[in-house]
Amino acid sequence: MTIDYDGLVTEGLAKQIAAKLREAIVEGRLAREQRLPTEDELAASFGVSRATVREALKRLAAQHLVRSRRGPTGGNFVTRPTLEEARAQVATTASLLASMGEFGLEHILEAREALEQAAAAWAVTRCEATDLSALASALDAARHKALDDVGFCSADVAFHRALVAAAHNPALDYAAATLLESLQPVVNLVVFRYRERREVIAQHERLLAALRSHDAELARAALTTYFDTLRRQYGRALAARTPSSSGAAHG
Amino acid sequence: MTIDYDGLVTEGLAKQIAAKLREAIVEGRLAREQRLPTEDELAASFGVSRATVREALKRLAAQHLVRSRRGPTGGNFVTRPTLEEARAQVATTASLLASMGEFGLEHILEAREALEQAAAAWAVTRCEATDLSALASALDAARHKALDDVGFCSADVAFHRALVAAAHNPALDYAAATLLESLQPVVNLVVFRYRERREVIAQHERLLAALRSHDAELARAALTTYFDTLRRQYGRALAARTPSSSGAAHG
DNA sequence: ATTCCATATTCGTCTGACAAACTGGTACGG
DNA sequence: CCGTACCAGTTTGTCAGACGAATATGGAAT
Repeated sequence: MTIDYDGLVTEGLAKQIAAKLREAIVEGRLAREQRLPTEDELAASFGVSRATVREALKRLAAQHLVRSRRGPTGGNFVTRPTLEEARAQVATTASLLASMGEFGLEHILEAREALEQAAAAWAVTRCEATDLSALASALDAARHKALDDVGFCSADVAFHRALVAAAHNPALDYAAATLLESLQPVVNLVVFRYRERREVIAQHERLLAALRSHDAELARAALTTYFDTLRRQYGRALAARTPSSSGAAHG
Repeated sequence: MTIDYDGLVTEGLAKQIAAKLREAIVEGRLAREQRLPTEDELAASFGVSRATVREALKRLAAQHLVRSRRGPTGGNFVTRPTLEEARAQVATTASLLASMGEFGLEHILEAREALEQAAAAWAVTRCEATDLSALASALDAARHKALDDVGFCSADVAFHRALVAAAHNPALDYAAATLLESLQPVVNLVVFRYRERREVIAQHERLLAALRSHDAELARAALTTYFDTLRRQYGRALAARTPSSSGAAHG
């Protein structure tokens, strides 16, 4: 008889139970809004205590896979993350990865440019009045002279989020969240001078005008110029931080 | 004196504590690998029981923000999600959203095309031998005749993951994970006929050859043809499912 | 010097209990 | 008859204490 060296389990009970439930949920064996057995029943079924099954449920709750309510009609219900919740989760994770140095600035800019050029191309034909006004108000926010660098950059991010939203493609929007939110942590080391702010705002204005007049080529050109400016800006900031060494970072 | 109608807290204690700790972690006030106080000490500090503080910690553990170890030198340690863990999390969330119908097939394809065209353009100049062999082996996997539709499609996804990886841009790779994994749930309703398989494989071969010879234009053309094929394929599958109605879905 | 064991520390799990939230029915008053 | 207030029951949320399991440390025996 052969021996199954892998059969032994070293993970905690709660983690295993969480994995089992998660699998059942993501595979669709548990329908949405379906009510799970009570915690006591689950505990009995799995042969563990209620505390353990609770820990498993809380792990799932952290990922928006279950939701609990008290009372007679309460219990633990299978749920799904909202688009907003998913975005928020992805965004914080992305910003953590960025702050760890997993993403380089040039990588983020490259990926953003590809995504936003596509978004702009679709937005030219699909954008609606609400999208345009969202873009306009983000642009207004960036115009305030008294803004500090973080404020200016977050206004910039808001504009580009609105741009991606104007493409009316939820999948693209979701993917872009990973990139746009990555910027927040690395922005701390960047200082926008007056000239660059003017340039950024000018290109945003061009882009907005292009969307208004459905001019795809103009939109593309504005974005290209914008990213060139950004690249110069970040390149200079990076050079200022590492005056002698070149090619640091990325641990 | 005015009354602060909003000051009252309706959230559970554990959730609040989890939020506090999460905020401290993502803002960097708690350094990486730093050890938190023991659960008993945390419970005393927050003025709650150990079970409550444990629930908060487990919520964070589910997001890979803390990790716990037993023993004298053990405790709860601040950590960060690995690139792999983050990818996995994003991927399952994306596939959930896709299975909920939040993303339409045409949206996914649009976004994928934008991202992969960019990835291919960079891969032409950056890809290395290991990338090429990864692409080749994914292609080989797709060639097996006996593959069922799910198997064929997952080989397809593997090829495109390898393509994005060949661009050597982690940020792009992360963003693409949201799109590529979104396909798995919707693939169940698609049947690839022999002819389409041949076409997909042919375009993959063209793309691989383009990367080998650093031919950007050929790579672009191959991807374009590939996506055209896919769009036709999915369009037909969708039409077969809803013979009479048009423009259903999205609940 | 190396091996082994006792021990201390910390998380993992168990048990039992009560509080809080919520539902539904019921008794009372109109 | 109808509406309101209250009460009972169900389920999760929190608490308290205890023990088991894992793990590093230091000392004892070889």
